[in-house]
Amino acid sequence: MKRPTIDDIARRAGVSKGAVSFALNGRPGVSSETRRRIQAIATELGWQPNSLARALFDGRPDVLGLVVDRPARTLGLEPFFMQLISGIEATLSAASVGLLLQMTEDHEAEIAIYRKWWAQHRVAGVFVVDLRTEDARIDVLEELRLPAVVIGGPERTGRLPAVWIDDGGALAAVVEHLAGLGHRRIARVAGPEELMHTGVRTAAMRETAAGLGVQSVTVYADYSGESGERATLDLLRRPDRPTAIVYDNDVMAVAGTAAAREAGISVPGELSVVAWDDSALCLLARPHLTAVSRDIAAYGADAARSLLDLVQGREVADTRQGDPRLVSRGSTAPPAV
Amino acid sequence: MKRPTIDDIARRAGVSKGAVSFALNGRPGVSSETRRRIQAIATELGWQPNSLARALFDGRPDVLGLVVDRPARTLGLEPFFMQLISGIEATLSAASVGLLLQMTEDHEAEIAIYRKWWAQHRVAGVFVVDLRTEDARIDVLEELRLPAVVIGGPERTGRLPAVWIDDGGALAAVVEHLAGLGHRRIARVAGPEELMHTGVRTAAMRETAAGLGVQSVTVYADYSGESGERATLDLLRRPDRPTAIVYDNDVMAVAGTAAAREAGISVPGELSVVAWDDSALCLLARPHLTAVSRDIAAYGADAARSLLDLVQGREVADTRQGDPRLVSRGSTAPPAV
DNA sequence: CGGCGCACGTGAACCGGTAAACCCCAAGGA
DNA sequence: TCCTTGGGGTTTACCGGTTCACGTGCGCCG
Repeated sequence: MKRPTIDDIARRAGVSKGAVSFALNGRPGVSSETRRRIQAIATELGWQPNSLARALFDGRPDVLGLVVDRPARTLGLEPFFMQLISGIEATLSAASVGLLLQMTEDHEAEIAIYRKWWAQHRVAGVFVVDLRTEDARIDVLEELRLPAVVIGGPERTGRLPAVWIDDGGALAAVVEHLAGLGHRRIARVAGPEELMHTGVRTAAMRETAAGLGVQSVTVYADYSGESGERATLDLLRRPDRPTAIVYDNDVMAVAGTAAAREAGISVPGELSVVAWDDSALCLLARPHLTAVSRDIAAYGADAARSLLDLVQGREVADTRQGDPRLVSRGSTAPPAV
Repeated sequence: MKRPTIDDIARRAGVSKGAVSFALNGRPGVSSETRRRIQAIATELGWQPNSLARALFDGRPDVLGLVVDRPARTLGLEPFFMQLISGIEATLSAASVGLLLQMTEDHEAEIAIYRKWWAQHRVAGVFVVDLRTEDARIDVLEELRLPAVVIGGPERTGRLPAVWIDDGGALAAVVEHLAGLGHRRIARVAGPEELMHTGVRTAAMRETAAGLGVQSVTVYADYSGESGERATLDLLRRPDRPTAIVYDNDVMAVAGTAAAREAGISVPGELSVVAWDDSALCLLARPHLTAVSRDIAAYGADAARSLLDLVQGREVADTRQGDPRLVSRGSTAPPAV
C-alpha cells in the first residue's frame, strides 16, 4: 500500500500543494468551496500528515519522552508506573502525540539519553520522574532548553514546572490517624533516601510526630520486597519496638506484613500497617492493607497536559494534585496494651 | 543551544554537504584524510543526525511501536509487561532505536492505532502482544505491510514471524509434576479464553491429564486478583474439589492462595498452588509459590532483535525461546489423603 | 601524447510537509 | 480613470539529511 501525500491530493483536486496545506490546516487562503473539496479528497484517500515531514519543518517532533530509571526488578511489581504511564498516554493520544519510553538503571545514563534525544530531535519534551534531592537532570534540561515537567517536587525543580502531590500533608494525616488510634511508637520504612519525596515525607513524619508527642523513626529501604522484609524485622527486634509501621510503597508493606506475621507478630493486633499507594496488591495481602490512595492516572494526565502546554510555548505554573486519601482497612487498629 | 547540522560541519571542513554525509556514514567517496577531519569536527561539535530528516528521506523512522491493550488495573501488578519492555528496550537502545508506547483498552482501537502509526510514518514496525485465537490485527498488519513480530504463537500469526515460548510443554511439565506428587484432581484458573496461549495451555492440560489418567478442569478468569479469588472459591466448593490449582498468572495465584487459606483450606496441605510467571509476587505470598519461571526480558530482547532484522529487510524465522523452568517452593506438596 | 579509469568531491534533486512572497483579477473608493 | 484592497491561489524556499549524476585532476597505459 502506498501512503497518499499532500501532492496526491493536490493533483486530484487540481490545485497546488500550498492550497492543500492551507485547506487542511484550516488557515485562510482558500475558498470554503475548495477547502471542502480538498478535505473530501483527503478523507477519501485516508490521508494523514507525515509526522516526520511536519516535525522536520518546525524542528519539533510531536513525541514526548519518558525515561524510567529503576531496576526492572522493582519496577515490575509496582503499579505506580503503569498507572502513571496510562494516565499520560490517555492525554497524549487524545492530542495525537506519541510517548517515547526508555529504561535505564543509571542516573548518568538517563542524562545521556536526554542529550541524545535532544540532539537527534527525537522528542519535543520530557517527563522527569523520581526527582532527587540533588538532581543533576534539572540543570542539564535547562541548559538544553528541552521542555520538561517534573512529576514531583515542587521544590528543587529549578525553572521547570512541577506537577506534585502533597506528600508531607498525606504523611501527617497518616501519623495523626495512627496517633488517634493510640499508637505512640510509629516507624516508617521509607524508599531510597536520595529521592525528594522520601525526604519530604521524612520531614513531615518527624514534625508531626513531635507535634503529637509520639515517637517516630524512619529507616530506608529500596522499594523491593526483600528490603521491606529486612527493615521490618529489624524494627521489630528493637527494644522499643513500634506498634505501627508506615511503608513508602505497597510492595514493602505486603512483604513486611507477611514477615511480621511469620515472626509471630499479629497484624493488626500487635502491629498496624499502612501502605503508601493503594493498589490491588493491598487487597492481595491478608489482612487487607490500610493505604494512602492517590489518583495516579490523573497525576500522569495532568503532567501530560502541562508538558503539552509547555512545548507549545505557553506559560505553565506548578500544579498541585488532589490530596491523597487514607483508605482504612483491616491492617490498622488500636495498639494492644 | 543550537544543534549543529551537517551544513555546519561542511562549512567548517570546507567541503560540501554530500562529502560530510559520505564521511560520517562510512561510505566511499572521500579520502581517509578528509574523512578523519570531518569526523573530528563532527565529534567536536557534538553532532548527531537529525532523526527526522534521516527518517523522512528513507520513509522509515527508527522507532518501533508497542500497543498494550489491557486494562491499566490488571496491567499494573503484573511484572510481565515491565520486564518484557525492559528486555525490548535493552536491545533497541543499543541499536539507537526508540520505542513508542501506546495503551488502549480495545482491540479495535489498537488496530486504529496501527493504521494511524502507519499512515503518519510514526514507526518502522510493531510488536504484537497478547495474540488471540481470532486476531484481527494480523490481517491488518499484513495488508499495511507494516513490519511486525508476534510475541506469542507460533500458530495463527499469518506471515508474521513469531517469537514464542513453549507454553504447552511447560503446562505439561506442571501437570506431570503435580501428578507425580500424587494429585489426581488438578484445576487451572486460566486467563481470558480468547488469548492464544490460554488455548494452547488448555489443550496441553487436557491431553497431559488424560495421558496420565488424572482429572483436569480449566476455568477462565481475567488475570485480576478478584477474578482469581472468585474462581478459586468456586473450584473449592465443588464436590470433587481439586487438590491442586495452576494459575495462569501470579496475581491470581496469590489472590487464590489467600482466599483458600481464608476459607480454611491449608496450602499446601489441602491444596497445592502453582503460579505462572515467577515474580517477586510469588515471594510475597505465604507460603512462597511454586512457579513456572521464564526469562521474560530475554523474550523481549529476542523479539526486538527479530523486529530490527525485519525492518531492515532481512528474512526472519520464528524463534523459540528457552523452555520455562518449574521453580518448586512451599506451595506444592503431596495431597492430603 | 591522447584517452581512459579511478579516486575524490561537488551540486542538485528528493523525502513531505509549511510558510512567505508573489501574482492575478474583480470590486470599491477617490 | 487610476489606485488600492483583498480574496484565492501559485511558486518557491526551507527543514536536514541521503543519494545520484556529474565534474576534475591525476596516473597509467597503449
